[in-house]
Parts: sequence; structure tokens; C-alpha cells
Amino acid sequence: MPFSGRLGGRSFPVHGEPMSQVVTRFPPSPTGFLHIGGARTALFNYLLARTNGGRFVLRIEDTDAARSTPEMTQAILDGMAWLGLAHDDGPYFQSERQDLYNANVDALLANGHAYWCQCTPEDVQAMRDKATAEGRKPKYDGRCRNLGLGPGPGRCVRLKTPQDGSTSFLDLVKGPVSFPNEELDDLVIRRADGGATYHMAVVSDDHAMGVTHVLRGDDHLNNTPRQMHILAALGFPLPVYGHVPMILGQDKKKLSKRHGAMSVMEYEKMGFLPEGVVNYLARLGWAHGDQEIFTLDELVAAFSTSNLNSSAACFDLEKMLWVNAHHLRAKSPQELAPLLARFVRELGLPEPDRTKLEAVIPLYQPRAQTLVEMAEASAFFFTPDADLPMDPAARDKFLTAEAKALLAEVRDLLAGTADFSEPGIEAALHGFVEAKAVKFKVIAQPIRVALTGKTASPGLYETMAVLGKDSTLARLDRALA
RNA sequence: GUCCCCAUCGUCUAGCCUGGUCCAGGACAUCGGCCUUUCACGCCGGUAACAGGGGUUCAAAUCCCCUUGGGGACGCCA
Repeated sequence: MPFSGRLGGRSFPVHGEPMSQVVTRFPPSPTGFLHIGGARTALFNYLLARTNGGRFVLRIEDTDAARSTPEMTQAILDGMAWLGLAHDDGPYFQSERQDLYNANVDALLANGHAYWCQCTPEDVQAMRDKATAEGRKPKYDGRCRNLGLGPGPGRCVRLKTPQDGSTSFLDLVKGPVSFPNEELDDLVIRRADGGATYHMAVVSDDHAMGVTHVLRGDDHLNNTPRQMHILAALGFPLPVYGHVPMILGQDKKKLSKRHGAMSVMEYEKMGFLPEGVVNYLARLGWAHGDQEIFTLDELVAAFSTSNLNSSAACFDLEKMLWVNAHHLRAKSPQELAPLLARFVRELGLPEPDRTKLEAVIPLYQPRAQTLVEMAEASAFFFTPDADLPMDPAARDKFLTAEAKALLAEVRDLLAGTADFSEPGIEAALHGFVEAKAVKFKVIAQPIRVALTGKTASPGLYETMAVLGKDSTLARLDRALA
């Protein structure tokens, strides 16, 4: 029973007949970036296909020529690629498939399920306004439904929607859902300009592409009965529907640009790893017991629509940071090096040396949640000795006259240390504090401030070893000057 | 306004279908403590939730109803 849904924890079978192959799709409209919500929908569809050895189709819904742009299409493609959600089929462009949609509209006209309508958008708006004023639901009143009109300038085509009864389906995540048909009006399926509308295009494509599972945002729940009516009028089979709840901002309101409805690529700029974003998104609205950390492969192995949550979730940057930190630690320094290099460069520092990068990274894997943090915290490693910025407060507090006296001795000791490895440095420094009968604490912070310009850094031995003898000495000298 | 969906710690969630093992478990955040050369990591511990009201039942976070609250949809946008 690979497909089941849930309703308040109740599981139920969805569509008895076994599916030969699962086909899912992600159909973004290139009128905006790929944002968090879209990315999660894409991820769930990707997962649903992969988990079942199915096919994942990418379709660009660019039928709104006025608002769609090639730049946005590219941005969406980039976002998908960055997240690692590879599609098996497509991208298809709806703007290139109008013939298919229109053939279906013509079929509907021919079989009596659609009709020509001569009402102008203004007429319809007036009907809606009137209905609203009278406290009724704003709808097109169907006045052209039985006029037997033919094509003509300014005329659109509408679907003859059932006027009574109800339309029900078993939603993968919501369970049984039912709409009274009287709530629906005769929707436009072909605009006056001859172009098919959204519902017509979606339904035509889903059928043509063999889509078996339509997993989409909650906001499409109301669209489902409309699309089912078109499908029924066309005599096409119904896909399985699943509506995942929306992602809300921290304030429980629909995500806006302010709190996260920005492009997923913004998260790349913020130093997130795609693995971190994917992992966090998966856990927003879906759970697998108590497991928090997943790789994409683990998600594919564990994913099931029966674990999808039916209530909306708030986006929480703090938790995403924590998840990202895990993935940052899980990666090898070799993998991270080219990524970190970019952020170091963006700090205005010289091109970092690859070997040094790989030595620095392990020091910061437990200390950073993002690549930006990692770059900023480790910047002193990549800063030329002479340019090292010095925190004045740290200098005043730790580079006191007495500290400098000790520091000068440490400098000479280190200069004479042949083995500049971590253990070598540790041995030298330990010998020093024993001989001077001081606590290591006493020299630690002054050394740290001298080497890093700050009061916080990785361990001193590791820091010195990675910095190298020359830099270590140069920075000590600079602090003593 | 009408219709649809939703409701467990501040947040993400487990548990709900198959009522008792739940005076509700995990995670993020937060607050203590330990570790410690700083900062982190890590470890230990604490605070913190079944929206409210009615039912059903020996027993309800779990089933039913209502209320309240939240979200979504009502385009010749997608």
C-alpha cells in the first residue's frame, strides 16, 4: 500500500488501482523567483517520484505572457539545480503548447461541455459586484450558457460546470474533501485572445504528460473541483490530488518578501548549503519519527505522503541555521573549500590558498552555521599579517604591559621552536608556563589577540599551526611593537 | 459575505486512523550546570503544549458536535 493519506491521523487507501508508474510534476510560473514555498513543493514532488521509482516533470507555466519573463524561468531553473532537484522530463513550456490546449477546448465545444460567451470582463465584474452587494457569492451568472453562440470577436469560451450536486475527492494529505457545485461558476477556459487559461492548460498537460499525482500547495484546493470538471468533461482520468499546507512567516501570516518568500538563491548568498535548505524544508510539514537530519538520499528512502502534515507551518530561520550547521559539519574540507573561497573573496580578501582553506575549515566546522559565518570568523587566517585588524577593546584588555613582557618571551621561544606542528607548539608552550610558573590562561588571551585581533578563535595550537611559523611570529611582533 | 482547509510547548513536530502504556515524547530557541586557553562543539538538567465548550465511553490529545481562532479561495493571474 504505497499510497495512503491521512485525516487527523487516520490513514486510508487512495485510489484502489495500483499505479504503473508514479509521475509527479512541479509547475512554477515564471512570474517570480523560486521561493521557499515553491521549493518545498518541488521537493515533495521530487521525493514522491523518486521514492516510487517514478518520473518527475518540470513544466514552466508561462501562459501569462505579460508577467512571465525568461529571466525568471532561468532563475527557477537555477534554483532547482542548486537544490539538487533534478527533473526527468522537461522543462516544458506552456507557451509552446497552446495547440494542445485549444484542441481540448474545441473538443469540449464539440461535445457540448463548453460554450461561447459574449460577456465582457466588465459585464462579469458588474455581476460579481452586484452579487457581493446582495450578500451572495460573486460568480458569473451563466447568461450565455444556453444562447448557442458561435465564435466572434471578444468572445471567450466557458466550461459548463455542473450546477448542483457536489464534487468530492480523497486528498492525499487532507483526506475527504467535498465542494458543493453551486459554489462554482462557469469558468473561462479560452480567453477572448484565443489563449487557453490556467485550468485548461494544467489539465491538458497533466493528462498529456501522464501525471498521476498532483501534489501542490493548499491554495490550490479550491481549484481542484474546477479541474476535475474539465477532466470529466474531456473524459480524462483523474490524478491523485494532495494539498500541502502553506508555509507561514514567524508571525503566522502568509510568507511575504520580508520573512522568507525570497528566492532560494538568497539563502545561498547567506551561506546556506543546499543540503541544509532541503533538509529544513523537508521537515517543515513532514516528519519521520524523531529524525531531524536527512540527506537527500535519506529523504528519498524515508519519504511518504502519509507523514505529510495537514496544518500550516511557520518558517523558522533559527532552526534552519541549526540544520545547516549539521550539514556544514558533515561535509569534507575538500568539498567545502571552493565554497568557502567564494565567501572569503567576497570579504575583499585575496584569493585564499587551497591548502590553507582545507586546514582552516575543520577548525570552523563546529563553530559556524553558515559559510558566511565561517568566512567572517576565519578571515584573519586569510588576511595578510600587516593588514590584520585589531579589536581596540581586546588590545586594551589583553595586550597590557605585563602581558607584552610575557609575550615577548613567548615570541622568542616560538622563534626557536623547530617543530611547528600542533604537538610541537603545545610542548613548547607547556614548557614555558611550567618554567614561569604561570597559568596557561595568563598567556592564552594575549597570544590570541595578537594572532587574530579578536578574543575568540579556535584553539591556540591549531591556530598557530595553520597560521605557520612566519605569520605567527610576524603577528606577535606586530602586537609587541 | 460565501465556500474550503486547519488547530499538541514560542517554533518544527511525535502521538491521533487501531481510545487506556501520555500527569504527552523528540528537536530548535531559551535558562541553569559540566567540559575548557577564548569562542564554539559536546554532555547533563530545567521552564514550556493537547484552543474553549459540550457529548460518546469505565477511560479521550486521540471519536462526534458546536464555538472561537488562524489560513486559503472566490480573475478572460497562475
